[in-house]
Amino acid sequence: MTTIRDVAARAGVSVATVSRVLNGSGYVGKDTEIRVKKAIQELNYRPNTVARSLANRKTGTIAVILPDIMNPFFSELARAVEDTARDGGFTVIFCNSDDLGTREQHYIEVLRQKYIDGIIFASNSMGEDDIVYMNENRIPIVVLDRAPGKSGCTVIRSQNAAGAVMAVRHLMETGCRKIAHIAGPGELITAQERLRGYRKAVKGFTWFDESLIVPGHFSIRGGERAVSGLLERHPDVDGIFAGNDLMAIGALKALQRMGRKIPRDISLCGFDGVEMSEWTEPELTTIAQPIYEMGRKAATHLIARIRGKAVKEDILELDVRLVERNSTRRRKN
Amino acid sequence: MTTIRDVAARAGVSVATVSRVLNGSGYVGKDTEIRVKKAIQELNYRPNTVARSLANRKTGTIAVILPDIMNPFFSELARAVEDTARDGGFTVIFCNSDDLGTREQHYIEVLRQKYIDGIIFASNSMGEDDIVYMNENRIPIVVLDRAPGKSGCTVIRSQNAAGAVMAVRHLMETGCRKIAHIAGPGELITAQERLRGYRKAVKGFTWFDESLIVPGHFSIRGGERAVSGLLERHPDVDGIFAGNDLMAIGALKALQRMGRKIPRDISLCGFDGVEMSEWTEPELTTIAQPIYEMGRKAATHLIARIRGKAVKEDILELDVRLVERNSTRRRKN
DNA sequence: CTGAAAGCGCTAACAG
DNA sequence: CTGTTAGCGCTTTCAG
Repeated sequence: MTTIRDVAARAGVSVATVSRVLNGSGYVGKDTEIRVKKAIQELNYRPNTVARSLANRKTGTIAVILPDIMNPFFSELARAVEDTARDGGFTVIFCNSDDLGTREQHYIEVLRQKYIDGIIFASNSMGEDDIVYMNENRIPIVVLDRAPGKSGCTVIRSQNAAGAVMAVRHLMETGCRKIAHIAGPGELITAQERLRGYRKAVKGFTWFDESLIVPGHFSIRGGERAVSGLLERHPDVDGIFAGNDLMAIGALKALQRMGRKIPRDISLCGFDGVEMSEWTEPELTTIAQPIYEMGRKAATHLIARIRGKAVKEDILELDVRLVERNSTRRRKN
Repeated sequence: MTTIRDVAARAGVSVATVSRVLNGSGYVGKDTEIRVKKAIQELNYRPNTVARSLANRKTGTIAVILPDIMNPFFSELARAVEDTARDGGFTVIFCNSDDLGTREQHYIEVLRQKYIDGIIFASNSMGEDDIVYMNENRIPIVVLDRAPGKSGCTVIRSQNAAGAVMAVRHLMETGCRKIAHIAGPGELITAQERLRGYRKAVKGFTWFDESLIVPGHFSIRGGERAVSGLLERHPDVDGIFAGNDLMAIGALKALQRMGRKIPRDISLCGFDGVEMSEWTEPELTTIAQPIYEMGRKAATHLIARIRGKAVKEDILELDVRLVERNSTRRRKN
């Protein structure tokens, strides 16, 4: 392994000078710079990142902690983060928390010891105290889907409640008379907000009943199961707003198996806009979050923070949009 | 930040001793060990991994280079790798190559500079020369889906050709008379092998024709597009073997949109066994690779190599199995 | 069984 | 503009 010393020797300068041309820091004579670069070339020298990290406490590595990389929402997010990080010269570590608090704690500790430059938290098991801990240790973080508040770190979120309202409105505008909601886990803020939006949108309608809200755990199976009980209690439901696309896909599947035509008999609207929502037949109408954009923004902000740039906005709330596809009826003009 | 020196001072010993108890290496008196451990406790000391890495050239980090984390096959693989790595005390970096040679080269270089302990290549753009390069640099690697050969590194693969034969046989046994194949990219060895299996299975049948083989690029869209041209040329096709599940899902979607009933009019069989293949309606019959198992094995072997354990088998060929679901007809008993 | 000291490879004052 | 040198925090001979 060739080191900075070898280069220095070959170029007939000191290691400091080599370091300077390597980092473009300080003054270096034009000609010496050329000599050094030549030596680097000839020796095919590559600086050792670890040594560098030890010396300046920067590793060029960020981490993203998410519940499960297999969840299409998070794999898309992860992809965005990695793309952005790569552009910025960073490398990314991914951690599957399964929303387990203990696991998350473990990761945080390991990452800290590794001098990780920053962390993106897309996991829900993270508490306010974790944020405090990160702050104390001076390690920049960006969190997703937290409530707006005095968190002391960048928060990226999207308009969950407003999106839910859009979903219900759209179902009504396309002819639905009785709309149910398959809800996500009560602990998750995104699920809470979407439920809140649903409630707001259906408030005052005589057909509304609490039992139109059924849990679906943000999973395919959950969505599948939710449907049967729902239709038993409310055979006349003609619209379903699922709290995320996975549950919508599960519901779609269950409904199709029951012989219901979508959207003729029942309309279905999801939430998230994962790529997979285009893969069903019919394709899923959904409230799309700009997932890739969220990942990109998360990474961009984190990197800015790492570079010490003061970041003005602390809470980014991104717009969602209705993507009309074929699991809901056409709007009557 | 508290360092090993602080601990040493507090315990009234030298840093060497602290290092010894930290690593369980060398002899340490029972009582001094206790004193040191107590000091570590009290100071809540955590060794700095970077310093450690610089000193012993081990980072406790592995990387997995894959085409795209958003592809469900690879996200499942990545999940398996991370789970296994975590159990072994490793952390994992993921890299999306998009099968771009240049990008892969870039990663390899970056990772080498970071003293990464080992790499899992699940990307197809990697050549024999990359393997040689890694060997020269003494960095252990495990590759997926390479041809068996003198690669000088662990190879994990599955029985692609045999699986393809199983698929075609199954279609025939369940009543199909004319079976088409949607093939993956010609450059990919997995695609080649599956095509080879298909050819072997249909050889000799009078209905077979080269034009029953259509390209689908291993993607949803590709599968979708493949179908229309295929049915135009061969309206009597009643069975399709898709080279992977994504293409099968695309085909399923296209067929459904064309009003064909699956499996009544046409039977469909995929390959891979990604979780997503259960999410369609009807669920997809497929030749399942043990994806998670492949990831787990890849990580296990890599870690063994990193730890210097001599690994006997160099090529692991895993079994595939037919998962009969509802996109093909029931076998007549 | 324990300590001193020499690195690991690079950065960053501080002189010159 | 360039060189010297002291770390970054830990591991590992080599003595004792």
